[in-house]
Amino acid sequence: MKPLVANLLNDALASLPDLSDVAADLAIESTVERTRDAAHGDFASNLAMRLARPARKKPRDIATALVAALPANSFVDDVAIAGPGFINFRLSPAAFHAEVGSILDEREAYGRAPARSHPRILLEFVSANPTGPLHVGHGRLAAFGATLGNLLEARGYPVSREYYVNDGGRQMDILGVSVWIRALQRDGIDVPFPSAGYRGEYIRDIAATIESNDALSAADVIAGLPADAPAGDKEAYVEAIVERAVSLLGAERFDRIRQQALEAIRADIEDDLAEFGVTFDTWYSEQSLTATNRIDAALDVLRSGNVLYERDGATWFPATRYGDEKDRVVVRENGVKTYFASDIAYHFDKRERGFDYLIDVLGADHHGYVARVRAGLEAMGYDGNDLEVRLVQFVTLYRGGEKMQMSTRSGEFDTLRKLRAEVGNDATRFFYVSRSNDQHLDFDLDVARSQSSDNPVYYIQYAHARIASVFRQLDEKNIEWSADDGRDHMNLLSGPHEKALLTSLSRYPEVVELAAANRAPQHLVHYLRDLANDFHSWYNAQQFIVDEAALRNARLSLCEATRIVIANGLTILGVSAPATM
RNA sequence: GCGCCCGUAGCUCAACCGGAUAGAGCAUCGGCCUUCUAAGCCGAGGGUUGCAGGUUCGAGUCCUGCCGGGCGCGCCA
Repeated sequence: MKPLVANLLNDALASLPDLSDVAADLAIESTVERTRDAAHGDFASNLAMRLARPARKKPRDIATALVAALPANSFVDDVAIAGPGFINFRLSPAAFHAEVGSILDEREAYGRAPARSHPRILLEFVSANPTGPLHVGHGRLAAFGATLGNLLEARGYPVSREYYVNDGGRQMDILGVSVWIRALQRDGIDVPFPSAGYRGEYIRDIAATIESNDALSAADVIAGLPADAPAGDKEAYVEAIVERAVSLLGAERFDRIRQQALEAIRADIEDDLAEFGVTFDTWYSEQSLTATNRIDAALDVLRSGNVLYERDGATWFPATRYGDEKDRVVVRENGVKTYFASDIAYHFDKRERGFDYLIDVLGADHHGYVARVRAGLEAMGYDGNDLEVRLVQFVTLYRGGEKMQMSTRSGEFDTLRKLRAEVGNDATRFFYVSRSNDQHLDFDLDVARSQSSDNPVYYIQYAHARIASVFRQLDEKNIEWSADDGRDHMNLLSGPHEKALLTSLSRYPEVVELAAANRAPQHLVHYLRDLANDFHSWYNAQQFIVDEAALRNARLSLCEATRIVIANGLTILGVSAPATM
């Protein structure tokens, strides 16, 4: 509907040369917005005010000229100039009825933009380290990323979803050691568990699957294992303990344990997310970057461009040249490549695979890393602006009014799986995206559980279920309904509740566009809440299944259109649209 | 110390490149089930948008400075 109004203004502007000159760079549609107050009509444009300064004219004079130049049309009932120079449009009932017709015709496709071939978007999200189950913070990344992907697809963009599996580096050794020690303990060998190890119960579960012929005598093991890390030198400690494991087991056997643990955890994460309705096109392994020499290849590209430099025995990337705070090491003095090196290679590879636009959804603690990855892409010859990073703020979990600590290492954390089991997938998905991503999220488990029936998601689902129930009633009473007849009699939908609902329905495409453009799923959440409210009010005020066929068909058409829009919106949010509660 | 995010009703949060009288839910109080699902509807109270300036037709929104909270500043991943 919004484009209708924008087109009118465009036509008017085109007939006024002195104004159209100064408006050349202005997207007219961006001046048009829904009004909050019905007294201002349905749409308002601030175009006259926006042109006032560059045109050196008074806003109201410009507005008057624009209104006089508006072409004749059938879908605007009234145009008025108000306040400092707003142009207010009141649309005709026919315009809203036509929108319902579109909903009934397009059904699942309603609100979706035509598919386009570019830019090809790579959306990376979650990418939690495969050292343990996902916790509630990861759940927010998953819900936000998945919904963002759905929104972008609804806008027609080709989106590929990717999970970067951080399966390289020292943390994999720590994981392997943790599992190994637990396997020894399982076999009755009394060895102390290293303080740097992962303590979660899931480690014991994985250890239970490790071959017991890997067990060694207690004396051998204990002889090589310090009970705790020397202060301030965790890395050396971990290294010592890994060396001990390798020397006792052999590199191959230790590697097998490590990979087995990794795959068990990764598969668990994949299952967890799939149950949550979050799936990926690719699971991209950091190990594969090394295996295919992509890190070295990326570094070679940088070397051949004379970007890197040597200092203190290490190889550095001059990130400050690209706006970062300090230069970053890519190859350490000991020859080991840093995490940053693989990140450069990884993001370079995203572009090399043909993606034009990269979106990373990251936890807020990663914000320091944005500038350097962007710098890496620029050094590789790509535009840094083609990398967009959305930071998602932390989730604080409360239980019994107390803040819960989350730490993978200590094992004292709450998992996404547990949260889903307590709150339900629908409510969890919904709650996660109902707040802006850069807003901290307090997740009170007691409230989520005890008041689950008051959760807004049920309010919306209930509206959908009520409509489904109306049509079931129709079946039971053997009453026919005709959508075509309903469309012919939409002028009967003139009550205040019906008008409000018609207006809300027509907003849906604009809301999807807005939510996608702003990467703000909460717009859709709030919209659906409002839409459900409009429906419930109408439901309480009027009967739909009435004797008069024309009126009944018109109302049922509006019901069906409402059901379609609610279902489409919930689908984008990854929430089910049930026929019964 | 430097950088990023945040500060809106008792609580949790909205507010679309700056737009008209800052909106919801929860909680509190009062009404509505012989009628398509009461997980619903209708109504009431509740605000100096952390503070102080600035920019302009117009500021919760942009700029500056304070105050408060979170996160990050490694040859870790």
